[in-house]
This record gives sequence, C-alpha cells and structure tokens, in this order.
Amino acid sequence: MEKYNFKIIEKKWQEHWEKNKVFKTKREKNKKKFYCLEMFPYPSGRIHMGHVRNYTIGDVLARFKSLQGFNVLHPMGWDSFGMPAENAARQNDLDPKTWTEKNIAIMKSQLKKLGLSIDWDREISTCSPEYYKHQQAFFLEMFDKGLVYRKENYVNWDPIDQTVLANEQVIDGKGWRSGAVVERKKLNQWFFNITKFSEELLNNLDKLNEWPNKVKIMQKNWIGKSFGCEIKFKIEGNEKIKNVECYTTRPDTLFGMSFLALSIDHHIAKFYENDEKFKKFRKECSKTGTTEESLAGAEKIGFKTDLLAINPLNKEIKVPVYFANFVLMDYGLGAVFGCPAHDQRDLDFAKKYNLSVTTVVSPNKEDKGFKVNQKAYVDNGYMINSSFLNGVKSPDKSIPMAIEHLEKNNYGKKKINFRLKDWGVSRQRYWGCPIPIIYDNNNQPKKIPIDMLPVELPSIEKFKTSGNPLDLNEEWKKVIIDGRSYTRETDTLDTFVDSSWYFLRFCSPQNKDYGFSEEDINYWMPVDQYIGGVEHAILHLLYSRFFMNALAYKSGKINIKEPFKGLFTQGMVCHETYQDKSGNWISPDELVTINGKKFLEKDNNQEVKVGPSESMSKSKKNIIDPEKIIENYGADAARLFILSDSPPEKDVQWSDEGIAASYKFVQKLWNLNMKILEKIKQNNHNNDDIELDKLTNQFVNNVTNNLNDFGYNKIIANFYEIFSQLTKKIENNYSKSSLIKNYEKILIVMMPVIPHFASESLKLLGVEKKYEWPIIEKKLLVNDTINYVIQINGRKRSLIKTNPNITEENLLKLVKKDENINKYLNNKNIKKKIFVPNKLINIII
RNA sequence: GGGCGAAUGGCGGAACUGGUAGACGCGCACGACUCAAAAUCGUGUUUCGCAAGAAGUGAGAGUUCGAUUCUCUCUUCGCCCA
Repeated sequence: MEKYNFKIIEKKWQEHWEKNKVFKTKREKNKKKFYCLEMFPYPSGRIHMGHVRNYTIGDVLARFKSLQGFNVLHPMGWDSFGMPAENAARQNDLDPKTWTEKNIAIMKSQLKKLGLSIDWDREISTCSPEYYKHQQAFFLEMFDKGLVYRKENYVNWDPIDQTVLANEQVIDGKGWRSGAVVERKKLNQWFFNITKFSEELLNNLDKLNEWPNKVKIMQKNWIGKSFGCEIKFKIEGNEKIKNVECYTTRPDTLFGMSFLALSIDHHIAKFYENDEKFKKFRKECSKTGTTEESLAGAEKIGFKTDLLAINPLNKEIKVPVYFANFVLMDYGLGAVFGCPAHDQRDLDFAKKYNLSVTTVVSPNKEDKGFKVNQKAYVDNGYMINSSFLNGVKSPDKSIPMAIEHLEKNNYGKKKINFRLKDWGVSRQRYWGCPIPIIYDNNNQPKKIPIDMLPVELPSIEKFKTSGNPLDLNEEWKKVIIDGRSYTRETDTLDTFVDSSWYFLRFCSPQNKDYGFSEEDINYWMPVDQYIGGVEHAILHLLYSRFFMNALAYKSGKINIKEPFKGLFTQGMVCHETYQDKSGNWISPDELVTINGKKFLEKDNNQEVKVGPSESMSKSKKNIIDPEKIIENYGADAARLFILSDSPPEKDVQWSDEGIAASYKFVQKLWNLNMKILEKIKQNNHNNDDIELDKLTNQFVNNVTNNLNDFGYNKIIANFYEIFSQLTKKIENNYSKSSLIKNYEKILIVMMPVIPHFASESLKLLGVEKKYEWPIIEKKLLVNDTINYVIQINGRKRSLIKTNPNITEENLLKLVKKDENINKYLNNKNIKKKIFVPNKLINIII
C-alpha cells in the first residue's frame, strides 16, 4: 500500500490555504464571532516547542469554532521590541531592526509549516512605526487624562546593562540577564497611574469566571488590598520634627510597640544628610535591592536617631526612632512601628538592638502572663497588657476596636492600602517605543504634537558597548518646533506597554488614524479565549486590563473593561536532561540509544547520565527543534503528539517514542483511509447501518465534550478508539452511503488536530461542500443493552447484560439465576437492596 | 512563613453530578511474517496467587449500601507570594 507522504500533502494544503485566503476574516454582523488569541511570540530566532504547544492548542480551538459556524478571528504578530535584539546587535555588529526582521521571516515560515489557521493579513509587529505610532498617541491621550506622570524615583540599576530593571528582573539582588549586583539609583521616570484603578482591577476579577482561579488569586494578592490605619506619632528630640505618620494593618498591637522604623528615603532623612555615620548606613542599605523579596533575605539593620516617638495610647511610653533597611518608602508611608512580640522581623530587630518586647496577644484567654521569647506569636488570640483592649479577641475584634479608639481621639484614621504600585514605564534602552515627549529649555516636559507622530527611532550603525544610544545621539535628540528648540525624551517604553493593547490592534490592523476602530473592537472584543503561559499570569494580564480601563476612562465610547473573557494557561514542554562524565550538558541530538541506554554519538563507549525531565532550555541543552520534527514526522504528527500525552494545562514530557507513535498513527489512519475508500467502491448497496451511525455519533459526542473543556489529551485517546473500532468493523461491509456519511463526520471531527490529513482524506472521499461540525444525535447515544453491575455488600461480583428499562424485580430474577451470585447469596437473607437504574444493584446480606 | 494546587500500574495519564478503578498511549513480554533483523500485524500486561480468590488510587481516620471522587489529620512534591 502507498505510504502517506506528509511532505507533499502538508505542503499542498498549506499552499491551498494561503492562496485562497481560507482563514481571512472580516466583520460579519449576522455571524457570531469568536476571538481566539494566543500570546504572540518574541522573535528570538526560531520557534521552540513551547510555541508549538501554545499555537497548536489555539489552532485546535480556532478550527473547532470555525467548523461550528463561528466567525473566528485568529491572528498572529510579533512582540518585537526588547533587549535580546540589542544584545545581538552589540555582539554581531548589526542593527536590531535587521536582526529582528530576519528572525520574523524565519519564524513566520516555521509557523506556517505547522499548518495554523491564521489570518496572516492581520500580522502586526510592535517594532514597526505603523504600530508604535498609535502607542505614542495613547501615551499622549493618557497624559491628557492625567494617567501618566513623571517622578523621581529610586530604581534598580543594572550597572552592566546600564538600565533600569523591574522588580521581577532582580533575582537575589542581581540583574536577571547580566548577573551584576543591582544598585539603587535615583532617576526621573515616567509612570502609568495603574493604582487609580486598583479597586476596579480587584473587583472585576470576580466577573472573570472563565479564568483559572489560580491566576485570579495571584492577581488579587499582587494588588494586595489591606485594611488598616494611619497613626500619627508625636516626636521628641528635634524641634523641627513634630510628628511622623505611619501605616499599619495591626493598630491593635500598639501597646506592644518598642520602636519606630523609617525608610532611608523618608523626608526626615534630610536632617541627617550631613551625618557621616548615616551616610555610611545609607550606602550599606543601597547594596540590597529594592524588592520585598531581596529585603526579606537580607539582614535587618538599623540606624538609631536621637528622636523618640510617643505612643499615642500611653504617653508614658516613648520609643526610639530608627532608620531601617526593611522599610520601603513606597509601601504605606515609609514608616512602621515595631511590635516585636508579634512580628518575627520586628523581633529579630529588637533582639539585635536590645529593645524591649511586650507581649500583647495571648493564645489563651486565661493565660494573661503569656510571654514571647525567641519566636514571634502571630496567630489568633486574646489581647493582654493593652488597657481597654484586654480580653478582646484578636485580630477580628481588636483591630476595629483599636481603629475606632484612635479615630475618636484624633490619633489616626482608618485607611485602605494597596500593595500595587504605579507602573514605571521608562527604559534607558534603544530598541523600544520612543516616549513622545520633548523638553524645553527649562527642562519642562511637553507633548509632541500629534501630527508629528510617530517619533521614529533613528537608524543605528554601530552599538557602543554601554549606555543608551538615543541619549548619545545628539542629532536625533534636537528637535525644533515653531522656531523653538527642544530636546527629546531619550527613554523608551517598557515592552509590556507594547503587549498591553496588541489584541486591539488585531481587530483593525490597518487602521491609519487611530490604534483601532471602535466599530471593529465593539464587534471583536473581548478576546473569547486567550491562551498562553502562566508566567504572564500577573504582569502582562494586569497591564492589559489596566490599558483597557485607561482607554475607557473619560472616553464615553469604549465600554469594554476586561479584554480577556476566557483565559487558559498551558503547561511547559519538558525533556530529559543528559550529562557526560565531566558534567557537561549534552543535547539529545548528540546521543545514540543502545539497548535502552544513552551513549555519546561521537564516543559511543561513554554512557551519559540521564537526568530528570525539565523545561526545555538552552542552558541545559534539552531542546528539540520543532522544524526538524516537522521535517521528519510532519506537522500533523507533531500536533497530535504535543496534545496527546498530558492535559494541556500541565507540563508535558517530549519523548522520541511519543512522536514516533503519533507518526505511526497518522500512517495507520492513512491505511485505514485507503481501505475505507476501497470499501466504498465495492459496496454498492445503500441500506442504513445503525451500528456505524452509533459509533460515529458516540465519537462526535466524546470529542465535542472534550474540546469544550480543554481535554485535548482525551481527544487523541478518542481518535485511537475510533480508529481501532473502525479497523475491526470495516469488514462488516457497511453500505456505501453509510460509509460516506459517517466517515465524513469522523474526518471533520479530526480536522482541528490533523488538518492536512483530514483535508486530503475528505477530498479523496469526494466531499466538496463546506464542512460543518456534525450534529450530535441524543437518541443514538442510548444503548440497547446495559451491563448491570451486581454487587454483594458493595463489592462487584457479577455483570448482567440486559435491556435498559428493566425493573428492579425483573433484574433480581436474573440475579438469582446467576451462578456467580448464587455462590454468595447461598440462601442467605437479603437485608437491603440498592437499585440504581441503568447502573447497578447492590445486595446487602 | 502564607496562599493555591497535586499525589492513581514500570512511565505519561483516563474515570461525567459518589456507582465496573487503570480508558488511550509509551514501555515490556509472547506470537505471526522473515534465512535473520528492522518495519508491520496480532495477543497479553495493577500486584500477590497454579487457581478459586484476595489486596489495591501518598498515609491514617470518618461519612455512605458503595469513596480515586465528600470531610478531617498527616506526609511528600509543584507553583505563586513573602
């Protein structure tokens, strides 16, 4: 029999789809729309297995919805600004634009080989002026709405990359790329006022019922709403300093306060600027990063001032005031009071500086003498040593009581606080979207007139080893408007800005005068299903949600607040790791397998150590190149395998055996296909074959259900099942019409996963009409016979095959004739019977 | 430290609202074809047991006629936050 030549057939259909613009979409009012979006890739050079998985999952859904009659928008683009392009440029002496465009061309051709149903006419690239022009317009729009501002701020400065790092780019106090120890540096930065929407961003999470709970909880924690109190402390020791305000979520522990700690950036620090010891202390602090994580790991250190803070609840208690490295200026008010007995960090600090420890919460109501020693008591309990709070349940009752008391006496006020901070968007980088701002002679920022957009990046010939090329480009920096000269802002926007609205651009990719047309987004938005890695669970998704809010804010025209109706986060693709005897990582390509053991190909006496399966990464060399897989096994086999082995939300392990099995399965399907076509030629009778109808209907039902809840691994199992059933039953000589009718349905159902094979087979079957997802016939799902489970005392003892609507009585008659069961019954008394129609009968003896 | 989730054969994983545990795939074993091997096809494959049978879903308890599924305690692992 002729082998299935996937190379010819896949190429043929891909060309057919492209030539006939099969996946081109436009607005169609009468059709229900479905916007299926996968997170667009960074054009790093070549696609990796993670992309294959992400885009296969998306494509299966897009094709399924399309067959179901939806008007499907399934676009693709490039997240093409970012640091790797600059790094490559520095290394290879070429400009980022050329490098990026070359990568896009390669990756686009690779994606096409996967057979994705993408409308390529909507392709966008964030580094193109056609795209970032509109982004600059948004920036100005947000500037007008007061959602953009500039402020001087401490940043994580990477001295090697010469750039500002976001908190999440600082790992263990070091830059994520360069590994350099991060410094604190004060810079003027542009900020998006994301905190303006803290409440909305938090509350709207409840409406996103098609999002994984996990992601919603992560966002909720990130926004971090807390209920607390701002307390005003009177200060003694310096006449210029009257009082200090601090934010706390535990005002009830105020009687246990033994120090007040200030951030080194607190305004009071200016009184100590000439103090050598303080300067030294501040320098020490700048060594640790600005992240909460790095601070948690660092040693808690303090600088004692000559000031005393007075406890408002007991004026007799005066505690020392410290500057401390663990207090952050941008959380709360940059000042906290320390209650060592009930906070481990405060306790460590108190022990170090010999401060008193007063216990104010006791685990038992009776134990009024409870004392904290080495370990802070942070659990629930009852207040002690706290005057009017004594005996009150903590924290549920004590906090509101404390706040009420403080407010009544004007010592403080109730306050809701958010952990979320405004979004610093300035990057001292070349390869990003220029910020459309200019500065006049007084260094005052001004908007670039809208008709002067886009502010294009100057082309660059040679990269210097460090610094921002825009800042070094004097010619570009100068701009003259109406005879006046200005200097350009030389920072570019964080690339997260680029990806915060690309889903809108896909709706109107060619719109010239604005980033999108309202008509388009009102039709297409929100994204019905967004699919991507869980690593973007917080920032990208939160920023996109913010962007939608910002665009709707004061607009009156845009009502969509949530961009992504459904969210699915897929797992990673993993592979075993290999090491030679010197511990070097070995790529799977360099190995040969002998008797189930792996050896180095070039030196096949050396067995390699097989390590655990880990996420594919360059550093561990456990990478499989998708293009080679497609080359050797075909796109259909690759799609089949990437879905088959694990549920899509979990990690999947890539294996040679697995992809080989998928390849074989496609071949076997093809052989079956030929056999069916042969039977159709031979069998001329035209009777209906209910058996085949039922089989097909059951298959359609299973696959449809599994598609609807992302059980894509189970779909592949369904494929194997129908294959083995058909293989067995094809010899039953079904009628021609029945074979054609049912096989057509089966192929259409397989189409989302193996589109090339299905398209070719349908063509050979002679189906010319437009394909539609088969209708499930409920009545065909009902079986004529049922295997009743017969249990004795809850244990299965026999099966009885009978008709579905049998009564309990009749079933019992059958049961009593059953030899197996009689052995157990043995004329004993039946105490109880449980009868579940169409399932089982349980007899208790 | 806090939050969330997970744990099922040699492996990846199925099991809809509690109702036949182990679908489907990999691997393995045996058989067919072959001079032989590869490929292909077929059969079998939770464990113990020759068998009848018994045990069995991380551990322990509970609810129930019946628990992988529900409740509680614990262990281990993963992710996120600190």
